[in-house]
Amino acid sequence: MRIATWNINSIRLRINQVLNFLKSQNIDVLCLQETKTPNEFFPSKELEKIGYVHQYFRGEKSYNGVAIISKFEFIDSGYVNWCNKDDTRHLYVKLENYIEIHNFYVPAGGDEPDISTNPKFEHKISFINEMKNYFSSEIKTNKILVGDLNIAPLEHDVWSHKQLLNVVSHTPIETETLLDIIQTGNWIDIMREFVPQNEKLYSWWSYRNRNWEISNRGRRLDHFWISKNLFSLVKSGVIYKDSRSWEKPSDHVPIIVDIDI
DNA sequence: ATGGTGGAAGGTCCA
Repeated sequence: MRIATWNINSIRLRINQVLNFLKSQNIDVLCLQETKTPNEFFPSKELEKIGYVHQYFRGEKSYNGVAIISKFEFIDSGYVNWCNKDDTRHLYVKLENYIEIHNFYVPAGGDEPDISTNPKFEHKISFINEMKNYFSSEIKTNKILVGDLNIAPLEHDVWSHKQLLNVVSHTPIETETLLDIIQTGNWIDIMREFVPQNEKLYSWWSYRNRNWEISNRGRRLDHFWISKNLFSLVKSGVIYKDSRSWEKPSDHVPIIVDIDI
């Protein structure tokens, strides 16, 4: 089974990129973030036409929005309203093989890394603390967690550890909490099993840098985790950097993982 | 220190 995650930054604008990606990479299950559309405008039919007849999505006008589209059936699905908000930042589905996939869009957190002055940062920290509590009390097997977590936890998940230590996405309060979630939830951070921790690895390059590829000031904000008991079945994990060079790209690129399930 | 760009909107917020 080939599963991918991608912050698409508007599914309506980039539906053709999604269709091409699904077909050319032969994806079975795709988790999307920042679809940026209410459910009534989600391009359901186009995806159905090319075989992705199982879809679960939840969106809102302009902001957020998550979706899971699949060639395989779901036997269960749902979501949690994190921080008691009705924003569309999370979905989960259970596949017929009883593997549960969680798809997250964690709040970006605004500019100031200070919970007492910046409500967006406070929201982000509360959100990841709730994630930690949730997954430490849940059963810690047969799960997958993917998405745009908006945190680059390791030194070489950013282009300059020193220069980004006080920049939202790489501050110690964020990176330590994220590593804590991995620890307490019994997760394996798949991409770091395939690319050693001392090598630079990114999934996002800002739109604000025209020479994104040459300057290469990226961050690894997107993640693919799997329960420890399933890790031996994982065959490959790839960050699909090609899509960042496409015309009108998302600022995030997909992660593709092959699992023998 | 600042601003750089892009998306959904059709002004301004958010990333």
